[in-house]
Amino acid sequence: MQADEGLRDRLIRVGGELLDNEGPSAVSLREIARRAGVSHGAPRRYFPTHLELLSAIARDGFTDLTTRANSALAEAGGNPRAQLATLAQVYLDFAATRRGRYELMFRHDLLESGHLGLRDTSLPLFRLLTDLVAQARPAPEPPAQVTAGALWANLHGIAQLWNWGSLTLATGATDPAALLDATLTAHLGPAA
Amino acid sequence: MQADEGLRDRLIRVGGELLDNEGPSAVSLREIARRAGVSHGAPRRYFPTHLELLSAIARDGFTDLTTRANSALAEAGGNPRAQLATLAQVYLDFAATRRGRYELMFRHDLLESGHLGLRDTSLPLFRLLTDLVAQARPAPEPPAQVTAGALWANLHGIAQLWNWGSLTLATGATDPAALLDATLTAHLGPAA
DNA sequence: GCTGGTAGTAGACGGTGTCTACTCATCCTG
DNA sequence: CAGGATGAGTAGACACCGTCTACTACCAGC
Repeated sequence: MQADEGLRDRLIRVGGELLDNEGPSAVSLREIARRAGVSHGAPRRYFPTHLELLSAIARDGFTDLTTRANSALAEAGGNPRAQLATLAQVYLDFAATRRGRYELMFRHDLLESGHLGLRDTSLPLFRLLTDLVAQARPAPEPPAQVTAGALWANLHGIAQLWNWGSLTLATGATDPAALLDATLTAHLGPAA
Repeated sequence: MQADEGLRDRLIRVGGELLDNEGPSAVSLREIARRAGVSHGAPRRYFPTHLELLSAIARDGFTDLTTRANSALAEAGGNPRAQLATLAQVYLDFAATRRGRYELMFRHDLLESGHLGLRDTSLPLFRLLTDLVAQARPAPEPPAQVTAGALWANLHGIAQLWNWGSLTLATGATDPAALLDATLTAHLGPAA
């Protein structure tokens, strides 16, 4: 526990750890407060509502994912198409290894909470994707934003359905690599 | 209220209506029981747990979606590629017009509840998709199951992110038609 | 006519999110 | 230096939730 960390930040951190370790059903307002060592009424000073605290934890996840993506891209290098493969892999890894966090990040009921909405926090990541698609896409036919949107949706769907378990059962695969490959090829053409 | 409808079916029906009309936060066990006109302990005779009742409601959604898909396909006709477009449209319409239901259908925490799992109930729909893809796919390169899985994931992602609101904001579009078009073309080649 | 099981009731229990009244320390002002 | 205002956190109440258990009608079969 960092020394001079305001309660606000501590609640976000403790809540995030709780979420990652014990899943979405564990992040009740009272349990977070308990783990943070304060009374159950204390969070209310910083987050008027349980959903606002959850929303802050979800936003934390988006900034973390964006950071991971940026550093992976900086480390891996390669042409735009290869970078998109890297970005996609980071995305799927995040969804698979931090399921609870990922789940929370896309919950509908906390979309508008907090001074910066959840959507807005996800925009830098989408912009990164769009920029790469603009450089990598094979044909000028669909605008880059459309291809990027479709590609993001595809990644998101793979992450979601994979965690859900249906794709394993239906395709018999043990990891989503084939799906990812087919998806990248479909939207961007074959790898160089 | 149908005359001779067992409480079990009535709970599923009333719960489904409640879900469609007032959203996922309204389908508490006690509220469903109240609307069904029974005490809050009554559902327990048929559903040992709240999650099992929710799971049954979700399964009801899957069978309804499958029915819609089948009848739309029978009505529309066309070649396999056109039928896939129809199927995709039905899927996105369902997700957009019955958001709460759709959301519930893919909740992780009620995956294994009930004598028939949620996944299993979704299989006929996926099989339908796979069959159509097997007939329509342009190249033999990725197996039909992989293409079908990637396509389903893409549809699911569009539905999810569209409801989430991020795609609207990022692409500026007012409906997901362009995304759907790009997706179908990417995975299946241009329409005939 | 009694008996046994079935369907549903009613109340308790612990947990949850929210609200409100309160304490207590700290800081600013006179 | 005294005193009041403000901010941070406490503690208890409230209604609601899911689950569990004891109880009561009711109805079929012997």
